[in-house]
Amino acid sequence: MQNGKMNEITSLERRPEGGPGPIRRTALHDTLVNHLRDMIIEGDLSPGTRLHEGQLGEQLGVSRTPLREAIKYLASEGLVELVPSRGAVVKRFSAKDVKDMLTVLQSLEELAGRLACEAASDAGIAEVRALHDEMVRRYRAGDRMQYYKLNQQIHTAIAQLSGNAALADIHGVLQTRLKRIRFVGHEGPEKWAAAVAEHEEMIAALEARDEVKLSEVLGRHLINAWERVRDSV
Amino acid sequence: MQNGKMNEITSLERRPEGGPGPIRRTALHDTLVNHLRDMIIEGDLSPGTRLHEGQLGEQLGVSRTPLREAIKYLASEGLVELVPSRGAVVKRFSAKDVKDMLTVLQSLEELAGRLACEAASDAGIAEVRALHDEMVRRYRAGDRMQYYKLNQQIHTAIAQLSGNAALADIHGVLQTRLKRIRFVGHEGPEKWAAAVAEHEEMIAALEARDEVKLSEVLGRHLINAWERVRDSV
DNA sequence: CAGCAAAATGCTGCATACAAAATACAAAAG
DNA sequence: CTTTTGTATTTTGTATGCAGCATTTTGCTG
Repeated sequence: MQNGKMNEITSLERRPEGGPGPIRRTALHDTLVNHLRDMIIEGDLSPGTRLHEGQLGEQLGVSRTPLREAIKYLASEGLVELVPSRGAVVKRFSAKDVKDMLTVLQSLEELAGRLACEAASDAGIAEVRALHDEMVRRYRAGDRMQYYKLNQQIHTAIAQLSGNAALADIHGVLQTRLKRIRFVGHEGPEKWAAAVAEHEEMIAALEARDEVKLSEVLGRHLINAWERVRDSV
Repeated sequence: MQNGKMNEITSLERRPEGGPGPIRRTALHDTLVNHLRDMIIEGDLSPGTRLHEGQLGEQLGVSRTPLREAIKYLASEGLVELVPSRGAVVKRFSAKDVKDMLTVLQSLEELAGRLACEAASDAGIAEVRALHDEMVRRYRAGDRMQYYKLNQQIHTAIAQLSGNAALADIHGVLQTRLKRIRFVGHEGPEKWAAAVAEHEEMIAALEARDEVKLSEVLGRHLINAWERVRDSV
């Protein structure tokens, strides 16, 4: 989502009952939450920015009521901060905050790695491998954006392979909080190459169901992640 | 909060500008969130219960708008589930969910223990010790409720001693989700005694700043916690 | 011209009002 | 007697309106 004149009402239509299946698709609340989340992650709403209900609602073509509900949701998620009588502002993370989050994320991924080696299905592992291969292709093509997205997807997928829903959930929250940071953190070629190499190790360990190795690599990967983004923060 | 005729509007008054300090105290949103959370934890709203906006709002003396905002907040926190076009229901956790949450909590507390041994101030440790002593007194007095609350406070305090805000935050969320379970889980005298003994070990390790030991005890404590509540789930 | 007081503006917070969807019920058809 | 369909009621979802607080601007005084 580029800034300047941002997308209009059309971008927020209630999902018009996609393909097959009678299942109710996304409600406005969800749509709004996702939309705002993206705006924050992609920098349309930078840290410290006040979420002006009237203005924002008008831009998105929604009244203040559902917008406020979405904002409260995001506040609980930790992306925005509620200031009594003064609305909500996009939360600003200090360098220490980021380091702390990465520390927790590291611990969670180490756990996820151990569990995944036991619990994951072969099919599940194959899917991660597919994501990885695609990511490497994007890396070779120099497509940072797609690389970034696949990178996130892989970590999310591993958390899910653990079979531990609570773990996957918390991991997701934390990863979301860090997305904005990682999104802007554009490391140089050599660091990028190192990250890809670590990913290669990860996948190999996962396929070998070597939980010690996988846990170790995931941990190392996140320690290095801090090195990669520390200047950007 | 006992069930039956529950407390009326009076219980939800906006905090009447407590003592000194010009700082704006709790807004209605926070009050509502806390109130609803307590109602869920203490069983006033049992799992599967639909949160009827009209009725609930009337009981609490609040209109639907802020109530809905609070519900959305709790949904993000994982205590209630939003069903499109059908409102919100109190989330029901399966035995596996609880076990999974405890697994993650264990990992987080082990991390918190390690960090706390390095980062905690002597004063902070002393506070935890005070909480512990008080808890033991309540235990000896057979006061389950106060014991339970102090128990929670101690774990929260240790997470905070880590100096890692993200860790303390996530730990808090997870602990809250588990509160309801632990609240109903009334173990027998022998298990209770074992739990107290483990706490004694914890405090000792913390005071000695023995991170290996503390981490180990915290981990063991939570594995045992699962044994203590597994039948209640 | 600087400093401060007071009004005016703008925004949030909460309540109410309206619209759409779901559920419950009843009647009719098989 | 069961099932289905149409209608009424209830409940959620969204919009609007109003009051209170915060901030800013304006006007007065030194």
